[in-house]
Amino acid sequence: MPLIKHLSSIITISNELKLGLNSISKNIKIQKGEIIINIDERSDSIYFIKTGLLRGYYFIDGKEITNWFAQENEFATCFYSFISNKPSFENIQALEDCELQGLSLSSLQNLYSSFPETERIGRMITENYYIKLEDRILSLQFKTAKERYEKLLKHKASLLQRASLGQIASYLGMTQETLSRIRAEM
Amino acid sequence: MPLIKHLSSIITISNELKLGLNSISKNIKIQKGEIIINIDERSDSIYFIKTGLLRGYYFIDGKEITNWFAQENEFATCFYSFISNKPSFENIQALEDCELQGLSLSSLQNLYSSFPETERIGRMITENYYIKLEDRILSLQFKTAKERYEKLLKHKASLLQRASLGQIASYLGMTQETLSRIRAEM
DNA sequence: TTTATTTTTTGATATTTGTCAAAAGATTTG
DNA sequence: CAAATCTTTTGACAAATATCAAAAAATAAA
Repeated sequence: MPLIKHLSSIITISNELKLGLNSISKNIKIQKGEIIINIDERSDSIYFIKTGLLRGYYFIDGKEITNWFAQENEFATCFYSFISNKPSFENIQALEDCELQGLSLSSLQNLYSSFPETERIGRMITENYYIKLEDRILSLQFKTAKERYEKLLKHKASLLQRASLGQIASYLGMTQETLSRIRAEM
Repeated sequence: MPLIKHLSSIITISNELKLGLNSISKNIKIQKGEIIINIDERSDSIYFIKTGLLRGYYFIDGKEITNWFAQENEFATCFYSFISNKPSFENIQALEDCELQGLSLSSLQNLYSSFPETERIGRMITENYYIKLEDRILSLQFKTAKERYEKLLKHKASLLQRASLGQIASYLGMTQETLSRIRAEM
């Protein structure tokens, strides 16, 4: 199972825990364009992406702002909602047909009790989210629009083929026009 | 012990764990201006603040940028370094005389093995850091300089007495001149 | 308290990025 | 394949904030 393979690359997973994860994870297929979590719903599952691409986005002054992209072997959820148990502030939408493994919060909490080692996995996933966010803050605060684009180009170039310009621009914290101009002059 | 009191308000702490925490935590007193973690050192302890105020800051183009402030009943560390075990990218400095309780990473890891419930505490602290950061990103990206200042005024007004204008301005992601002008016109 | 040092304010100007409108180019659909 | 729709580009202009320099105010030191 891709999820177990992925977790095993981070931390040792006992056979019992593998069985436990297997029994609680649900296979989900969704189509391009589908929204799996809506704003104001509770995001009570976390999805491991086997194939495909998802994004989280919200609205500011009526404009869509893409908050993140998540692709193969990454987790997707409104993480804020998931950990705080408050309503989601973002929609989660498939940008391509996707195959996911879904883990519900309640089933995970059962795992926590049966396998305390799972707490560690939760902690490490959270840490991972944190590190990415810290990095993002530094970019937003101290890099110019062009530098932010160049960084994406370097580290996630494939996104440029998989998402629209507008989605990428808002993710990078700039308008579509600005991103278009940056591309033009490179 | 303030640390245990604080943790107890978040999660149930067993008596054994209290004893464990007591035995690993070290009381530390530092003076205003002292730096307890330097850039490029590993941040291998986390400090719970009993009294006083600390800040984390780094340099961009030779200018100090304050990344965070932490006061009574909060934790302070270069969290990124602490969880990734990479060198710190920031200095941590006391802005006032402080009394801290320090917990070293290695002693915490021992606690993790003896008391699996500690993993949960670690996860919750990380989640807490995450939520604050998420909030900060939204502010930086979508609020004007004035709105960011007003938010600070509302939620952390006391900081304005305890830190300098330049420190606060860089924390809010603006120059000192801009912050000064914002204050002037209010 | 007078001087020296640090912090904050003010002014003039520059830079970056946003906004609004329209054209050009792609893509989807009947 | 033609019309309709959506996405990207281009242009003119505006707004927010930064930069640099200097004055004023506050604080610390002699």
